[in-house]
Amino acid sequence: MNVIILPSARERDADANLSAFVAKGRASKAFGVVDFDADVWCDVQLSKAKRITAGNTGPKQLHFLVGTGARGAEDKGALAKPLNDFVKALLRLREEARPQHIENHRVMLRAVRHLHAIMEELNYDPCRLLPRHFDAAARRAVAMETPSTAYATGKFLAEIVGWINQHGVGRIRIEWRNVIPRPSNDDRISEDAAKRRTDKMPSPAALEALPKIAQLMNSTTLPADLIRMRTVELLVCGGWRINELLTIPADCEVEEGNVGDEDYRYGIRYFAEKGYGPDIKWISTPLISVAKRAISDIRRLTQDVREDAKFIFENPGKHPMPVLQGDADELIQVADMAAAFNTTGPIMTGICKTRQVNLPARGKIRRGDLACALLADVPVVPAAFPLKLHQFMFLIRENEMHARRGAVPGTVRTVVWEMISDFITGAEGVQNVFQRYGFSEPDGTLITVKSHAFRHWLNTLAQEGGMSQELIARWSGRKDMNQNSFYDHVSGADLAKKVRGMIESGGLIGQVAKVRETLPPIERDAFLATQISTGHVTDIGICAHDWQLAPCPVHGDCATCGEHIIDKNNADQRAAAERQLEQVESMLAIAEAEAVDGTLGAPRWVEAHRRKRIGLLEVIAVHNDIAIADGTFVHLGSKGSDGR
DNA sequence: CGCACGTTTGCGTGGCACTA
DNA sequence: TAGTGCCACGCAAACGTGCG
Repeated sequence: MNVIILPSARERDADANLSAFVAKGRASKAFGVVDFDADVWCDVQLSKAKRITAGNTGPKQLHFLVGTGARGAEDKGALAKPLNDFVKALLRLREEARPQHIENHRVMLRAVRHLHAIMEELNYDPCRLLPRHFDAAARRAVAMETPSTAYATGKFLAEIVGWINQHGVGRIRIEWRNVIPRPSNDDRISEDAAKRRTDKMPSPAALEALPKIAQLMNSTTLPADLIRMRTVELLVCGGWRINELLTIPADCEVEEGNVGDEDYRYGIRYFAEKGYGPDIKWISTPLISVAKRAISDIRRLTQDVREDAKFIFENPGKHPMPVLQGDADELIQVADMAAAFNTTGPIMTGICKTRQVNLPARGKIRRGDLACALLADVPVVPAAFPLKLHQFMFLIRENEMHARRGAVPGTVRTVVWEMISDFITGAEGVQNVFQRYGFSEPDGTLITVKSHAFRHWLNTLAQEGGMSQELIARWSGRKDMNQNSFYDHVSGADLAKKVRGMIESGGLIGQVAKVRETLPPIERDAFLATQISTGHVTDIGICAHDWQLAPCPVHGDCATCGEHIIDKNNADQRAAAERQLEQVESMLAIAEAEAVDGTLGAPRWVEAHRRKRIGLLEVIAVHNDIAIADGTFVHLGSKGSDGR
């Protein structure tokens, strides 16, 4: 005898409600025109724009597939029905109810995949879902994801419960709340967290190598390398997030005061994340010259592309290449077009083919077709972003960063973060810049740096007050770190400690030491701590200025600076001072000649050089003074012809 | 005003597409 | 046909905000 189990009324309702829900989803206009039954929704339209990130210009997709991983993973089957249809309807209705960024929908899909994984026994029927199934999905998320992601997944599972209840899709009303705890961020101080932080820092070998590579680059360096190297230098100077840097305007420099003045500042405008808020990153004094060089080089190397982008903006529908201007219907020989594109016939044909430009006659290209195709792949900047494309600093040609392909004339592309990543991190089959220039870790392994590392590094330096020691020694002061000096590889704070110790033991002479002696013993330590709280090594001595409090008041002119300490008879420092004196004297001779000729500003220039000369002579006099023991730290105090 | 919350963002990864 | 730059998606967490 056959037993026929009739569905209960509640079950019939649930099934009917699911059908109605899916029908509603099918009818929805959310996401624009998509094939509802396709496993992948291509070119999803969203009413909420994504923030401009340099590489984020293409169409968006939603994958209704099992399994995770980047595109192309082999085990990606479609989500089983009827869950599949339910999810599609769910995404459309939630987008309709409240527009979201594409990532938000993808997180929802991720939560659904966890649910899918435990629904085989239910034949993937959402009507049969019970609280324990959500528990199982949540457990799966906790097991597979990090705490913060698992928490987010739990939240989306709870949202699914809400939709099921609201539309009567479940056979019973499901009572389920997200039980996955949100991780607290107390973790910052744990040892694990500290280790994670140091893992993110650039290695000492990387920090040593970068200034050297920067110096090795010259006029013969490929633009692709120079642009990327200067970009990395900017990361060192400012610690931006990579996309904040790559979206700076070409007109980004901000200066306050005059170069040489005490309150001179140099900054770079950029758009902070979230809301595109404009902001200025003020560059630490010792790095201003590095930043200026980087900006000037990048601007120069990207100028052509920017001009093309501007032309396109100002002449809608027209292409800037002369060969593409004129009668749109004119047929041009492939060979002639190739010559204009500075390439060969076959590659020219390839450029057309890629852009689906058909050749109407054998070996001939219709001018208008190619112009249209090239204009169509110019990146589109979201209207909400405060810059037009031609105002971007980082503009290049298609394939400009390609080692083996030629840059395609007449194209406009943005520099994307992966290009910088390949440059400093490398990838399978891609040598990074450290490899190419022959630098490696002390143990011979590969140096790799991640773009965010510089941000961590600058933050850490700022916290430890060691900014000046590191930055100046590497980028602005001495050309090479002297491996033998006792003060190398110590933090600014340690160096200051050393100097204070020298004062206390009588090993330092000069103004600070004199003042200290006039104080009651109980106040001496506190006085020294305020006077010399940090330090860094310069070409000709030790600087006691705290760069955290104020930029360099004399702009690196250490010889005339009252905060400078001489290490008596240190051979390197003495040689550097003598070399500087030589240069100053020859510059002074020129300056004096120009002052006589009446060149504008020359008298001031002469005065500056005279002051520097006097300072250097005093420094050398200290090194020569037989009354001072070698190794004594000598603090010269205020000096200079104007009595500063 | 402080904390918890929801959401947007950056960064990592892997492979397709396209040039030479 | 070989090789890799460029691109898209997933993951984790940093971010701004809103609530108590």
